[in-house]
Amino acid sequence: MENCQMFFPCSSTGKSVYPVMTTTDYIANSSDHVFSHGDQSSSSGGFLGLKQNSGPNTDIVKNDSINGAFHGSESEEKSSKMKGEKKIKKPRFAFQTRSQVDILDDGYRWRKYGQKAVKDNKFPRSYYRCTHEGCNVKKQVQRLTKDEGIVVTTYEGMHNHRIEKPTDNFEHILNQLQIYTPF
DNA sequence: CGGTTTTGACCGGCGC
DNA sequence: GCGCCGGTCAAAACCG
Repeated sequence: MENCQMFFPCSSTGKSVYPVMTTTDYIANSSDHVFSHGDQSSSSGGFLGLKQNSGPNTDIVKNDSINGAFHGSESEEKSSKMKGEKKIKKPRFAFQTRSQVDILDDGYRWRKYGQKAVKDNKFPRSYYRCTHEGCNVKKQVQRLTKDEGIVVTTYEGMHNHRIEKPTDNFEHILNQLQIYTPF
């Protein structure tokens, strides 16, 4: 599996979200059921201070691998039902982004398959799935009640394909970053 | 006309 | 066992 830079939300909706990311506090963690203990409501910023490092993206990747929950994921069977052996919890990681828009276009194509209201949160949570064939990556987007300027995006799984949208995504920007960053 | 969104139903896990 | 809660399905509506 290649490293997939789905970590980076950016909006192609014409809104200026880019500066936000650079300045704001996005939080990355590979969350699991276990890890979600604090829950978004109370643990705002209760995460590890991983963002203190200068490299914006590498932190996320590192953090992710640290948790070791990362294994390629898929090996999904598209059988109608997943049998009980599907206990393995997939690696998930979330980050917050300060943005006015809910739709954070990261360059992949997503199809919305659900929306639910969650407790302690007056905003609904939206569920998306990657439309690429064989790619079972899911993500959910949720806005915080506490601060409605914060959008929490949670990714689950890894993409087994390249970003589809060549323009206006963060991939090449990331590459640039990695190229130009001495570290 | 095909892909996506919407939205209520359905289902499984968990706590009481 | 039951009800709450979070996640998914699926049919119809919607939109280019």
